[in-house]
Amino acid sequence: MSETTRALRSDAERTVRTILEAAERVLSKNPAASMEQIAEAAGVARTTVHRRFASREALVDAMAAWANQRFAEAIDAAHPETAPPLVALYQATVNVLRVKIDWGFAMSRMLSDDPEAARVHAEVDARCERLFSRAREAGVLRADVDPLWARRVYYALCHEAAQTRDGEPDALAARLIDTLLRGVGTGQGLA
Amino acid sequence: MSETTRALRSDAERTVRTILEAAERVLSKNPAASMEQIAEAAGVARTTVHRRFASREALVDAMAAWANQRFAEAIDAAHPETAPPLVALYQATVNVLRVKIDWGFAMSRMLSDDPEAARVHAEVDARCERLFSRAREAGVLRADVDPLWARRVYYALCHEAAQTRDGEPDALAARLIDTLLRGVGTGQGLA
DNA sequence: AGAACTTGCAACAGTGATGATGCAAGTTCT
DNA sequence: AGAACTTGCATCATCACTGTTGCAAGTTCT
Repeated sequence: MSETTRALRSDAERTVRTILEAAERVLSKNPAASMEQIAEAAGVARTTVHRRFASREALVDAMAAWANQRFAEAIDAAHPETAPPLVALYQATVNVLRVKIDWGFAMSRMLSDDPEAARVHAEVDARCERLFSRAREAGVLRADVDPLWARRVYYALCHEAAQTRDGEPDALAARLIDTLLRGVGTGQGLA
Repeated sequence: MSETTRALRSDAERTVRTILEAAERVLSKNPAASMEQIAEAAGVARTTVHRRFASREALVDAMAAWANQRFAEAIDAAHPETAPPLVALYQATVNVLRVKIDWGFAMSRMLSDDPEAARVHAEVDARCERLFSRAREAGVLRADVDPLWARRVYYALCHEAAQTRDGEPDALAARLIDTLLRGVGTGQGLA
């Protein structure tokens, strides 16, 4: 669609990508890292970063926009509105985990007070709500669990699985959904 | 034991407490907040903060020490080594949630690279491991779930429940453990 | 009341990050 | 080869935050 999905053309665009990826690496380890550290990780001079991004805020915004784009694509590809609930849930989880592993910092910023980020997050949450609602009607999800809490649990598990670096996204997603649906207990519950 | 558990005596000690609590409030909303903002929230001059805490690092260390103290007390009070696994798990969850709601920032810092904080966290994790192991032997936890993953899920749920501000810790803990053990699915699982 | 202590205020120096600019050298495209 | 563009380097101004100190005013305790 836009320039972000087009094949890279000039050195300038390649440099932008390099900086974005370096910024993600550095900021995910230390959110307070300086522009100097980001530039160093990208293998460019600090002035180059400032030429491409007017300010630190502009850089972080660009990271969030890039990550949001891939995030939306990951969800779309799972056809959450039409595919069988469990299939869509699994596919969306795999896709999102792939993005979240590479763009954890940029995506975590979606929870901040940025208006645009909040809008995107609200939209994704609404789609997740519809998917969970369909799953409940299909008898996959318990009806006695607060829908909001169920989603929050799902998000928390996604976050946790993305931190875990061992294993393929497929295996991580399978374990995640198994835990989400069955928990870690034997079934007798709290009595 | 030490001066932290003793009744407050002078204005100075009261001021220290006020600053610690204000710092928790401010830093939990914005980890990069300045000393000025913390002082303002505490209702004191910035110089007073610097008189009580030699540096910003010293302040954060004091917050972590205070939170760790209450954290350890919360776990001890649940008798995780001797009480029946489910009882201990529930009681520890309630106690920890109370602390985590009030000292979320200070406790989240335990995951940083501070050596002392890492030591405390490792010790707590070890006690949790023993408790989960007992729960498994008692038939409460599934034997086919990776123990480390089970603990990570539990930590993630605790974190999530602590964010949720609605409801008493008792109810939050009950829902948390129900989800941990049974999940949010109806039981048929993935296949 | 007097001593000891604590606080607020104002002022200061030091430090590190941010952002801008001019210039020389290198690259890519025509 | 020449034009357009991009980069690295050195430099500069600015700014916010940190941490310190002296002094006056207020308090708590005896």
